[in-house]
Order: sequence, then C-alpha cells, then structure tokens
Amino acid sequence: MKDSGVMQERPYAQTLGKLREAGLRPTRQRLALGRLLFDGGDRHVTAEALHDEAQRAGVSVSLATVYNTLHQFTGAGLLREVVVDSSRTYFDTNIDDHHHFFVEKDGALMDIAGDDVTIGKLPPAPDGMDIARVDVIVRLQDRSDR
Amino acid sequence: MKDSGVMQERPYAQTLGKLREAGLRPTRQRLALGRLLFDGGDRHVTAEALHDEAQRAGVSVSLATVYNTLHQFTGAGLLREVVVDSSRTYFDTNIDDHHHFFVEKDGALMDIAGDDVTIGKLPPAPDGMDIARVDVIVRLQDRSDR
DNA sequence: GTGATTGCAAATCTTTTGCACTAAA
DNA sequence: TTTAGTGCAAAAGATTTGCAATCAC
Repeated sequence: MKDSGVMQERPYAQTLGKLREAGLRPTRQRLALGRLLFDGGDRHVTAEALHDEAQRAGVSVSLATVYNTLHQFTGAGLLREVVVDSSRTYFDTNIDDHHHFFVEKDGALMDIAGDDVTIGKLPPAPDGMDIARVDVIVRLQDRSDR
Repeated sequence: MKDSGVMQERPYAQTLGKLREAGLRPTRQRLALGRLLFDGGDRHVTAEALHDEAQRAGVSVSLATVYNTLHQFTGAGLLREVVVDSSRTYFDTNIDDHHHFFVEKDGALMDIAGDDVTIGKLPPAPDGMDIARVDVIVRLQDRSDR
C-alpha cells in the first residue's frame, strides 16, 4: 500500500519532513494541520471539518488558511482531492492509487484499495489525449432505503 | 444502448410525453427546456449553459427556474446528475448505465457506453449497505501537458 | 377559480482574494 | 531584515428560497 514498513514513527518529525521535502515553510499552522492530517492513518476531510477539528484541538487557524493549506498540500502531492459530491471538496491523505465508497446520505467516504478494483476493459483516450487517472466511485445506500 | 429503435421521432410530442409520464405539468418553460435537452441525442449541460442556450433560442426562463427544472427532471428520472467537478453540476440526458470521460481543462464531458467499461473485481458493500451505483470517471489531459 | 409554476431578488453556502500584520529564516 | 505566510473581512460563484404574480387545467 504505502512504500516501506517504516512509517508512522515520530509523527511530529514526519510532518516536518513532509513540509521540508515539499519546500513549504513549516509554520505553526501548517505543522498543526499536518499533524492532524497525517498522524492517524488515512483520512478524508473537508476544509470545514478540519477547521472545526483544529479549533477543538486548541489550534487557532482561520478557515481561509485551512483552504490555502489544503491546496498547498495538494499541490505538493501530500494530499489528493476527491470529487464525489458537487457541494463540497474532500481531501484524502491517501495519495496511492485507490478508489472510494461514498455514502451520499451522511457524506461518508471510505477508501477501497487499488488492488480491490480491477478494470477489465476501457476505451482508448480520444485523439491527442492521455488518460490522467481513472476514478471509481462506488455509491452506497442503506439496505432499507431500497 | 437506448430501448428500441423507435426514437427521436416527433421530438415535440416526445418531450410532452416525457413530462406527462413524469406527472410534470407541461408548462411553456418545461417544454422549451425539455426540447433543448431531449431533441438532439445525448447531452451534458450545466444550469448556466442551458440558461444561456434558452436565452439565445429566444426562450425567456430565469436561471432559478432552470435549476428547479433540472432538478425536477432529475427527480423524475429524465436526467442524471454527473459529479466530476466540485465547482459545477452537470446533468446528463443519457440515463442509461454508462460512464464518462472528463477533460478538466475545458470542462468537456463525454459518454462512455456501459459496455465499454467492465469492472472485474469490486469489494462487497459494507454491512447493511447496498451498492447504489458505480461511477467510473476517466480523467483526460492533453498529450502535450504531460 | 385554484393550485401548481414562475420570476426575481435576496439569502445561503462554499471557496477565493486583497491587504495590513506577523513570523520564519 | 526580508519575504513568505496568516487572519480577517469582503468578494465571488453556484445554487436555493420566499413570495407575489401568472398560467395550466
């Protein structure tokens, strides 16, 4: 899934290292948001949710900074944007090749490992175009809501 | 792809019939928008684009009504909402099982027939949930932008 | 007539931006 | 210092909503 087995050790240093590699100045707020995002396995967040979480954790960051930071992290390849709902943008800390389950009702998003979905046939890209990525979204509903 | 071979005849009556079946009162604006949407094969539109198109066609409809109408048509199963871009909502006149090519750069959306994509493996839905739909989005980029 | 539909403007919601201020290096 | 980064409030989009006016039946 990830690269090696040496992961999640020294979380603080991990975030710091990620920022350094990305050439992003490790400011108070980037470190704090980075720790919230990267210290606990794979996560899916919206800007609003991360902002709330930061507030609750006693970290003072403005919503604008959360948005800016999420985009900077995405630009640096530390996060991936997931489009499943036209009303909000989700950011995924899992940047490996993978897909998603999405529960419309409560906005829940879950990863599906890349290996758990195989695509047998796919049409060729139109002339002059390349396939940048294939996203598979499995939309779920409560069994009772049938 | 569609049902039979008897299609696209008497477009005006076709839209009228669709509205009747859906239990939607065939008002001036619903008929006009319906004709724009359904008279010319499969289409992908945003509310804004359809509104502009209606204006150009000399049909006076407010943007709010276009939004409302698109949602009513969707609720009635005449259209399908396609989520590919978190900033706009696209509506698709093709309601059959199928997938999409999407060119981020210019917002172009193209259908991929359902048969042209096969999914070999898919994880089971979590407990108590059912798979409502599987969306495959093939994101394209210009070959030169590599 | 009478209830569904529409238009318009105002309201909402999410996301972005401008700019003076603060903090890394 | 010097320049990148931040907060705040205002702006910008997209979409929704309230309500009086209008239209289909």
